[in-house]
Amino acid sequence: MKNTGGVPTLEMVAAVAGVSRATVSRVVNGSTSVAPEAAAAVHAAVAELNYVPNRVARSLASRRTDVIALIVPESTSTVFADPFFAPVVRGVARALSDTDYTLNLLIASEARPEKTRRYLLGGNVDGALVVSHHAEDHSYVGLGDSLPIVFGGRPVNPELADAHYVDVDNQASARLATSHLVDIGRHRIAHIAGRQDMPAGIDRLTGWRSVVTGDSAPRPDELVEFGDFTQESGAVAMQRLLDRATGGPLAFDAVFVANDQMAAGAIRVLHERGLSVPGDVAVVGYDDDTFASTLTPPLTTVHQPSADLGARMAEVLVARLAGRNPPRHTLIPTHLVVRASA
Amino acid sequence: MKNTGGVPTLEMVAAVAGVSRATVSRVVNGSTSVAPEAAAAVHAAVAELNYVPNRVARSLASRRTDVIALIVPESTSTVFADPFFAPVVRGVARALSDTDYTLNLLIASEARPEKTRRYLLGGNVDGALVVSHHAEDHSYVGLGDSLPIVFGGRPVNPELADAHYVDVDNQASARLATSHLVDIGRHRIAHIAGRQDMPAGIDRLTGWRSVVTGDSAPRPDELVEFGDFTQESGAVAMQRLLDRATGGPLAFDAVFVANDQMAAGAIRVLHERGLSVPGDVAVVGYDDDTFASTLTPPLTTVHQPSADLGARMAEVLVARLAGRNPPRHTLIPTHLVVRASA
DNA sequence: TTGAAAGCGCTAACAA
DNA sequence: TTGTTAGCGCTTTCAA
Repeated sequence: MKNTGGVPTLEMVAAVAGVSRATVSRVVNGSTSVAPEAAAAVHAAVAELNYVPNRVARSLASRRTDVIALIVPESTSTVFADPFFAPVVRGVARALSDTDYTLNLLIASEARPEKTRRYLLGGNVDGALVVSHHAEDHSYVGLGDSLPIVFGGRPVNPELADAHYVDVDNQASARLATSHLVDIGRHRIAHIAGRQDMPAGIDRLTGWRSVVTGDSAPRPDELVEFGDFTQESGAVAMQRLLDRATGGPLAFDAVFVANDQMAAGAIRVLHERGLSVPGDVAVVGYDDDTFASTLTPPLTTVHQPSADLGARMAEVLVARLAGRNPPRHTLIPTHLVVRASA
Repeated sequence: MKNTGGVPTLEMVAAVAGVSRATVSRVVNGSTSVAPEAAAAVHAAVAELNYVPNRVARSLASRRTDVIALIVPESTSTVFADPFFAPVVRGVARALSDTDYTLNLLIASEARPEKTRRYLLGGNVDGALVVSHHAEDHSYVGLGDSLPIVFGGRPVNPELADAHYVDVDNQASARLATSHLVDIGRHRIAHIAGRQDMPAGIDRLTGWRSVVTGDSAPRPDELVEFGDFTQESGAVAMQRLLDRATGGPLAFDAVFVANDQMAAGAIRVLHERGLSVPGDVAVVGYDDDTFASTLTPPLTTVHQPSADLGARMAEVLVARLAGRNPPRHTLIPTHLVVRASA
């Protein structure tokens, strides 16, 4: 069953160019050791036939796939309609569009992690990008030995301690936000912290603390309440913060909130209690979500460079696949978007 | 260079099971014409060796790839940080996770459309999903003859008239929104329309008009202003709408805005002019963006079932690939989310 | 129902 | 620098 007509093959190119298939292969793959005239003949034949190499055949022979998987935990994609996710994908896709790699988006079913594992180990991809949000997820432990993996966000799992990852510098960002509040003259700066089982929650708390107290040790009376990154939890946290000062004067004149969702909830409660923003309480959020500018007042917040994160993840993985040795940890800087809330 | 050790191959399974490679292949692919005992032996061998078929080899031999491409125009992924996009991808990925297909995310460079074209025609994918936003884009004309394609959103290009597409029923949705305004007792209902080079903009205008005027013919004095789906354009449109009644009483008591971004801008202007929402003007948006509930007042809006759209696109394409004959056009219903703005 | 054998289109020693 | 020649791991006639 020979290929006749239809899609041109390397063999047909060889015939037209009057050289062997091996030579065509060399030319197509940019090998140097080919006579100029032979190369020219091949190029002409390629153009004439409109030849496009078949990636599948190439993969089978070369044992490379030119495919990179981007793995997203199912919970991120369903329960959390996480606004962080889309820009990451875009960043990855954009970075990859300059290369020969193709992006495979994989929703990892947490119900049966072996499916993902087997897929990754089944020779379908050259490497993987994991957007990890969950501390508890152990699915990828050990996988890194067989397949190059780059994590988005520092994995908290200690067994993954030496993994490659790209992360936003959450601590520095939190310091940036808190310092801004100091700069505009606020003296009692509270914090609404996020989940403490994720680096984002932990590091932002630490960053805030280092500016407020000068060191990183927690104090029993510090102005912190904890939420879980949802808007409702931000509202509840603000209520608790306000309730600390029942009767007396307000204990704080500013608050750094670990994400914009919670900040939205906090501002709502502030308004309900008749307090003005930023008059009574200045508010700085984190993420620069799309809705941040539509809040009343527009929210001052730390811009989350999600697309950059995705792009850097891709670059690091590509570098590893190319045999280069990129740094294990890449931290991406952020900047503050100053609007009206602080 | 024979494969020794490492990943188990079909040949190794055949050896262990004591049958030929062809029989193993039949069992693995669920062929019926295999003796029960032979099948059992194969299954045992598969389990023992922890065999996973190599998709690349399978593709080469079968000329199928089990890959579906999701193509996103570059402009969507960069300029517009389109919140519509992420749920679509999620919907597609989720629908595909129940199948053997794998998702290939492709950013289509608009600068050189041949790259995408060649990729699609290069035997890399079995079919493609195109999230099309742009009327001007002719890249995919003719492609549908060589490769099954399903569009997300009705292509406005007339040459694509007989293409398969899945779309939200924009007209019905606009009628839903406008009728709601009628139901709450509003009589003069204005419209801030979106870009008229996209079906979403056109159809929402038509839907509004059919409720307001009873037919679909535009009238010279109708209460419409046009925006381009950005927040700023919504603000400008509202200003123009308000300026129509300089001196006199307000010409309208409600407005249906073609998307939430523009609605946010419109509400801002309303507030700036000292008008209350919904007291003076009731507002209904479209999309149910994440920020819709954080606006002041929380926005009543048409929920855009983007994830469903993605899922249905995938289902239709899979159906086509399976040789079934799904309807060319699929319209997805929407529902209204009633909050405080109307 | 089964196995033998010929590919699928390409890469990669190896020898020339 | 070039061509020859084995494969890569699987599917799929074809004949038995």
